[in-house]
Amino acid sequence: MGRKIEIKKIEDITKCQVTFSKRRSSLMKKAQEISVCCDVDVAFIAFSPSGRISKFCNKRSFAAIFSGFVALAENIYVTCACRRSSRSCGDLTTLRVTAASHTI
Amino acid sequence: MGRKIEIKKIEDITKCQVTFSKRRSSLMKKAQEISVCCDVDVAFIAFSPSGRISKFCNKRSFAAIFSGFVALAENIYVTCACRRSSRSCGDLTTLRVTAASHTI
DNA sequence: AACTATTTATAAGA
DNA sequence: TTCTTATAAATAGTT
Repeated sequence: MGRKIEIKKIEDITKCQVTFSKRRSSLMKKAQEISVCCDVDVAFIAFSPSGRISKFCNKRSFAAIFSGFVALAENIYVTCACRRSSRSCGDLTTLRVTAASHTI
Repeated sequence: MGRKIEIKKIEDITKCQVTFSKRRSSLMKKAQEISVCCDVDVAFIAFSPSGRISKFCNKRSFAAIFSGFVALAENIYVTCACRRSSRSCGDLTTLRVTAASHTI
């Protein structure tokens, strides 16, 4: 895609942000496509260094998907997700979190 | 990519499995690339209908990444992850889970 | 935000 | 299932 690059940390801040934005969009799209084509539940999350969170999930709630691993956390997550976003799961959402919100 | 297809559920089982396998590989690769290029923590998880889980995460443990949302679940997850995989986080891993393991 | 040259992803088919 | 290939999508650099 485009000019070939070595996969390593992009030091230029602006270039890094542009790349993140472009690649994140594609990743979200691919996540949605595989979830539809293959009828699978998918969740994706990225924490940027600036404290921004990007996440995607389809059908089941984010919490429900991860409850396969962390059953006891489901209610905690649902609560905290609802506080921060009015958008329903299945959309692509981007939320900003603060340091405090990491300590629920 | 290849012949253009409509993004909808692939009913043919074999074709669906092949597509899942191919697309999963690409998604994992892209997740790894964005994590390196943009220095972000990324996690990806897919639950197939057959009960197979595919996950990817870089650097921080899967549990640590989600602890941004579900702080209390971290220890629970770590414990349960260790029971199921000897591979360290940062690798691409595929684990099989049973119905029972969903209820921790 | 768009454009575009180029690379990567991938649907079919072998 | 693994490979090949024709074609579509993603994207790095540019404007």
